[in-house]
Amino acid sequence: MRADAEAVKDGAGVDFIRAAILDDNRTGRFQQRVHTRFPPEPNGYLHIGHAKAICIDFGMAAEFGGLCNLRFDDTNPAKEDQEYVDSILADVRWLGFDWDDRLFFASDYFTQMLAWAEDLIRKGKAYVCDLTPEQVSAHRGTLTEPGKDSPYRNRSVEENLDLFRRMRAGEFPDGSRTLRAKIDMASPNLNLRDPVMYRIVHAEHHRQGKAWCIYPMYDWAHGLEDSIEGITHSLCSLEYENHRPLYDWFLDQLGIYHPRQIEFSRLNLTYTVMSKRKLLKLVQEGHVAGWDDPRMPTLSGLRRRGYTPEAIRAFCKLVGVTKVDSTTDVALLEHCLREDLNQRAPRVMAVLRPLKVVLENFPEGTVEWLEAVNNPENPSAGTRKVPMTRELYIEADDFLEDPPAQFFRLAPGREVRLRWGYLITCREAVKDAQGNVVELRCTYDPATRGGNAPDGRKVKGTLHWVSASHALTAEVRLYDRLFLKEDPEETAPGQDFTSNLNPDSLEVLAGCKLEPALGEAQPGTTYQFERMGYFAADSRDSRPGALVFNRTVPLRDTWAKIAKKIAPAASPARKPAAPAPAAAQPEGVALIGIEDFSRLALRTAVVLEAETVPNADRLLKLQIDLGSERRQIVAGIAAFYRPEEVVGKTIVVVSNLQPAEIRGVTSNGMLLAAKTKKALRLVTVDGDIGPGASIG
RNA sequence: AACCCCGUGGUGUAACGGUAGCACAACAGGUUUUGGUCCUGUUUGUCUAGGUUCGAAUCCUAGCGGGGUUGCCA
Repeated sequence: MRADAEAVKDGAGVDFIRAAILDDNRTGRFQQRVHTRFPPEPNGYLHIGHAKAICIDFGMAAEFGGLCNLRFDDTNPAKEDQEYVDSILADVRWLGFDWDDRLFFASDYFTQMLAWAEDLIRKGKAYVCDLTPEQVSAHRGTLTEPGKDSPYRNRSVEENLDLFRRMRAGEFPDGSRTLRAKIDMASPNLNLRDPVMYRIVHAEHHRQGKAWCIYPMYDWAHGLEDSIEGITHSLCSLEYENHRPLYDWFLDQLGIYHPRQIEFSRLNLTYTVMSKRKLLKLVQEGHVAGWDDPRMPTLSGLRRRGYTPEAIRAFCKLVGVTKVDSTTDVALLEHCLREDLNQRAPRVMAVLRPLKVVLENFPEGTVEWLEAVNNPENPSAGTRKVPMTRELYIEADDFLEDPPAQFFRLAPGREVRLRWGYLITCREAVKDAQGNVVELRCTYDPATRGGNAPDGRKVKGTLHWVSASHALTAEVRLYDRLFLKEDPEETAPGQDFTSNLNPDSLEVLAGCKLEPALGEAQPGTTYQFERMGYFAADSRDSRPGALVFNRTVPLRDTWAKIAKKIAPAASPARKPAAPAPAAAQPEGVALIGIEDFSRLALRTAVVLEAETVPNADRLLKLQIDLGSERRQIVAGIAAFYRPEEVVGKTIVVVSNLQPAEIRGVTSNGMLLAAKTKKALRLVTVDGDIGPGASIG
């Protein structure tokens, strides 16, 4: 902030708001004062978009040595609630901002606003209008045509005063009358066509109770609130730009202290929806578990996910302040998060998908305590001891029976390093009846304690691990982006943004194995599970003995990229595909043995997208959801199905075939269909079977 | 269609009228007991057309494109 202050001095490299403040300070418009405010309506939870506004409102004030108020704009009792007040207070505080004793409520100004309204009536600038909402709307005109004056526009001051007082006294039912400003029904700015100042609402207000039955509208109220508080710069988002003439008009007519409204563009993020309405829909329709679901862009959701306020603030700073309507790549947010967490998160070892390893030459019943560094980025974080025994767990993905050359993890005969431990060599992979690898028999080299070989031999791979007998068992929730599309609003006709929800945005892993130090983990500190990502204990569901961790963000994964390049279907190398059976053609007539058939993995899949393949009029390229992953397959069905016909169908796919190149397009699997000379019909599954089910 | 606002690499942003820079992303290398971090490098940009000027991303005009506005919501 001090560095910014330097930049602010000469006016170069400064955004338009800082430039305006600088200018006002130069001309003495506000006697060099800078006083801003953050004015949320307590009708929903704060999200990352609000974080940008908060950083600007509080940040500008701090930067110029001024103050920032926290003010609830609680002028609509129908939508507002104390629950939201409480959450907003907690979120702003968590983000790291302090309003001292300057917590205000617009509803506390209602009496003063009323006096000003009567002042305007006396000046002949406001009138009571008896038009119904429909009539008001009809009188307003359109974008291209001027509106018509209300028949009540020219009532006398006495009549207006009398009617307005009776409105306030509760003599009239909801919606029967309004107080309107008398401006110009022909203004090209629709906001100036005699806007409503007060409406009648007989509702209980969360703070005022039943004290009021008329409530001020935003445009009337907001400038007054700013004026009362002595705000200098009323910073708000772009959609209020067209309201500024009205903001100014009210203050000018009243002749009271007049702050300056300045608008900036709000934050948009890829793969995210940001409006309260849409977030509410996600909650109400059960697409997420609540406002603080870790997939939500709410501050409470991000907090529960393991985001730090520092990361969010750094992000807001990077995003900057402009009037350009833009969408920021969510990758930038994740970058800021990783940058922060890399410096601060304690490292621990946790095995998410455990594979048992038995060190055959390690003495039974012995525990060795090895020294592990807590944070290589921060030596002052110190070290800890981790227990090592004969039986361990490693990550299932860290073993491949028949690995590609670039894979430098464990495989039969290969040697790797256990992080902070010994070099081990795999002797044998033990399989179950289905051929799944269930256990590794390995040996360790007792001369390599700490991870280095005395003979200087190089070992490329280092694996994280956990002692089987010391491991804590936990549930881990793997979160991914909530939407499949960068722009969730980009939908097929008739669909809404919920059609773009990512079905794999949450994967729950049970039976994860953690190193014992994690038993103490408290929500609020985010750990790095080495080689896996950043994780935080869940504030709602985690407790000692029943630990639950949320993945905050994965580590960057170069291996996943390589794996994808060498074998798209094999990545991220979770379940190695079995060799492709020769008799995999569905229409084949050759008899095969039951053993061969059992090697075909048939699974259900939902078609997410379908498109034609250029220069191949019989082929369709399909993106399918296999439950655990998404894949691309190519099928020769274009003569029988149009792309849009197959989207959404639950089909059956042979999922363990080797990838094939068909007309230059990679196909990772084959779908099942019944075919005659003239017709072809997809094999589909109906009812409540989701994607990923295996056909037994 | 009327009014208002906005157009700089894929994305977010800089550049008193004077060398179009930074970050993210992508890609390629190097270091590494986390395929993390870190380091190096590469690719990609001033919406268009006129005008003013020695010189325009910047000033002017027009066009084109995008967003906002027809709540008794904020």
